[in-house]
Amino acid sequence: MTKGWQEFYKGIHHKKESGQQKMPEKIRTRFAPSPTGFLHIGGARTALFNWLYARHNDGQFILRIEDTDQVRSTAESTGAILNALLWLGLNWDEGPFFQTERGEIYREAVERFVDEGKAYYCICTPEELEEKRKRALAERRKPRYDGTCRERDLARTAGSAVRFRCPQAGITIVNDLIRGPISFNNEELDDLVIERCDGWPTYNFAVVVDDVQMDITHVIRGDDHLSNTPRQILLYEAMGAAVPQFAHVPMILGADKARLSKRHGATSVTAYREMGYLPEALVNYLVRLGWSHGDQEIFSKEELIHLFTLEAVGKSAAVFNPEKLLWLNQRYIKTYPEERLVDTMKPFWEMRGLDTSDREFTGKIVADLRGRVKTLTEMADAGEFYFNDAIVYDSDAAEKFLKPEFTGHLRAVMEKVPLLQDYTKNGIEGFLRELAEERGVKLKSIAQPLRVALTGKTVSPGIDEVMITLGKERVVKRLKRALEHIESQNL
RNA sequence: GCCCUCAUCGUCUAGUGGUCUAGGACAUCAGCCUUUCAAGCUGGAGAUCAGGGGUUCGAAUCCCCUUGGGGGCACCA
Repeated sequence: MTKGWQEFYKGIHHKKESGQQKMPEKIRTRFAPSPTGFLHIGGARTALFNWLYARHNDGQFILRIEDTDQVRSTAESTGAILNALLWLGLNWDEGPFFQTERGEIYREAVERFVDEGKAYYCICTPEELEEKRKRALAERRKPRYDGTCRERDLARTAGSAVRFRCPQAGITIVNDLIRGPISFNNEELDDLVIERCDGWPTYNFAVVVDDVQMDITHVIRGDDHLSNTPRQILLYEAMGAAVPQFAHVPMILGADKARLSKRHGATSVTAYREMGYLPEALVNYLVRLGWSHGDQEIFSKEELIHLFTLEAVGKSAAVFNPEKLLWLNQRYIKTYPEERLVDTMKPFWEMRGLDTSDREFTGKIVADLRGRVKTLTEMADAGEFYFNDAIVYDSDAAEKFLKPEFTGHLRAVMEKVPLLQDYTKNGIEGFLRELAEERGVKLKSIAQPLRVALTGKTVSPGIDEVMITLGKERVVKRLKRALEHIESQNL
């Protein structure tokens, strides 16, 4: 793990509103991703719920990176995940903590378990285990460790692992905040490995050790972890630690009701960012997947913090619906603070090699377009024509509207624009209407050729808005060029 | 196979025994508006509340079964 990342992100903390004293039972939640890829939509929602729950209760949100899988964990993933969280506005109060930096803590915990007889060394090889597992499945039994080494009282050796001595009878009840009490038969559980032969702890053990040590009071996570919970509870109890509250949120599915994955399309937060989604829109969409507040659809972050409770989280899995997200994004683009929207747009145009240094100009462009696009990339595409007077005409559009029959209209506009006194939306519209009347044609026959001349396309913001944003000079220049184009096509 | 879990319009959901001939939103359809495209506005269609049994004067709401979906069953997290 690269130190640079860790140091950088450790500085980012949630600012305390005031210095009020907190009682020890202060609520503490955490998000604990494993850095084996980008931040997934489902992970983002889990993080969001944890964050909201902490903020709602004036508690703390802790970030922990579960990177004990040395093979699959990468520093790039860690960076991508942290950036995605920050982009969504999910700031953390403590961390990020890296499990690979906490090896000592787990080793001590394991040692204590062994000393107290709560765990034992196991020398079964992965191959043997795999074979037994297959056999069990073939014989239609639930695969579980058969306890070969349980009573052998082995000592630590080169390839040995450590297993938890799991109670073999009785029941364990998970009191889930979303689903209510769920009971598991301890017979279903087996002696899980808590320390691998490489010396690192396994997931189930590390989470428990960490959650205890970090004073996590509420574990909010995907319900794919539900069946891990009883064995974790057993570990808490073996440690003599308080068991936290659990809340298992339902999964997010694809359109075919299968677990959401790449084949359903974009599933990473970063991908949505790149596709031109606003973080507020994504947050709003994600929170409504499983959580609701009456009929309300649009929520500001402040409202969410105020309204969010676990009681209002549903139990059933939700299908990810990109179209509704798109609708929300459109709404947010429409209502976003102007300055922020202009800032957010900048990189999208710069990526296309366009010059965004004239902020007043880009501001006008954004104002023209924000009401008619669903994403920022769409806005970038739709606004590209503003930046270069040497526009490329869409071939169908030019064929239809850059024809000699419109030359007169275009020339008239070109000649009169510099003389216009009232160069405003109303003024321009009035001018065009008058001109249409004068020339005995419908407004449309002037507006469309004009649109193509100025934008290169038949689809654009209102022609009056385009003219204002472009300014008289550019308008004249583009009209001149269009007229030349018509001429050159009809020699 | 075993264990756990979920089940209201295509989708997200409201609904916690009577106010439900089930509400909202996205998508969809039609109309209006109109200088293009959107947006906006108005209206429509769309769920016998998975199916079957109970409990109750009364059930989308409570119980049971069935079916279907999802998750888990690693020295991955």
